[in-house]
Amino acid sequence: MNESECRFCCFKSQAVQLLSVKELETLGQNCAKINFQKGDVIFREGTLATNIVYLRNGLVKLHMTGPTGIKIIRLMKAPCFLGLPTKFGEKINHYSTTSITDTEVCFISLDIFKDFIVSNGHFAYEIIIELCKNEIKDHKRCTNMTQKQVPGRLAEILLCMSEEIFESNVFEIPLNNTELSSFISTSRESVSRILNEFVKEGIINLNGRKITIQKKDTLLSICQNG
DNA sequence: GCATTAACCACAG
DNA sequence: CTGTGGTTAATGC
Repeated sequence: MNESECRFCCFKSQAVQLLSVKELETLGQNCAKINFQKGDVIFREGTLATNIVYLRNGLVKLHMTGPTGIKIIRLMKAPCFLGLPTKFGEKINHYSTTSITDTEVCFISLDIFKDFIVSNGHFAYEIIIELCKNEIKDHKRCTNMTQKQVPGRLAEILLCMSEEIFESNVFEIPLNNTELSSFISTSRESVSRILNEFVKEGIINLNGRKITIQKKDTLLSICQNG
């Protein structure tokens, strides 16, 4: 890959913007841009963690296999790094990432990335901030999912998609009911029933997978009151 | 007891 | 894949 590409890339992360011109050249020489289609696995649980992944474009789901099946951990929207915890801490990936839209990612050599962290404090600091934010979010969601009943859990992820991912009250739910159920740790039937209840109560409108949040206040209160 | 919540199963479209 | 009905188990008045 041409080394000028990283330097002039307009999808640069906060951290990568802090790299020097020389470091960006190195990055460009050690990074490859790959396109994935919806449904493609970007990296898989149980395989060797060889590259840091930077999601330039698109939406992905993180998921891992548990004792009874697959658990969706979270959705990630570009731009962001994928798999920092599983690439640094472990030799083997502890979770998978799958594209849920077409995506564009850069695979970055793990060694080069480590060099940047060691030699560029500002860069490392930005990476730490991203890790911290994600950890807090995960802890919060874990707490909420443990303590809320199913309608509250469903309301929470619908609001999360609306506010954080799509930034709109109208969007296509990027997961089917089985995936939603694995996300909020319930059964597919419960997801189906509760979505329908939300529709009956006029809280949302569903047209296929296209959802319109009509009564955000009500959804918020269901989310808060569990 | 009775009601609520939600999982599991089976079946249909 | 999605929706529904029946059944069952746990929990809380």
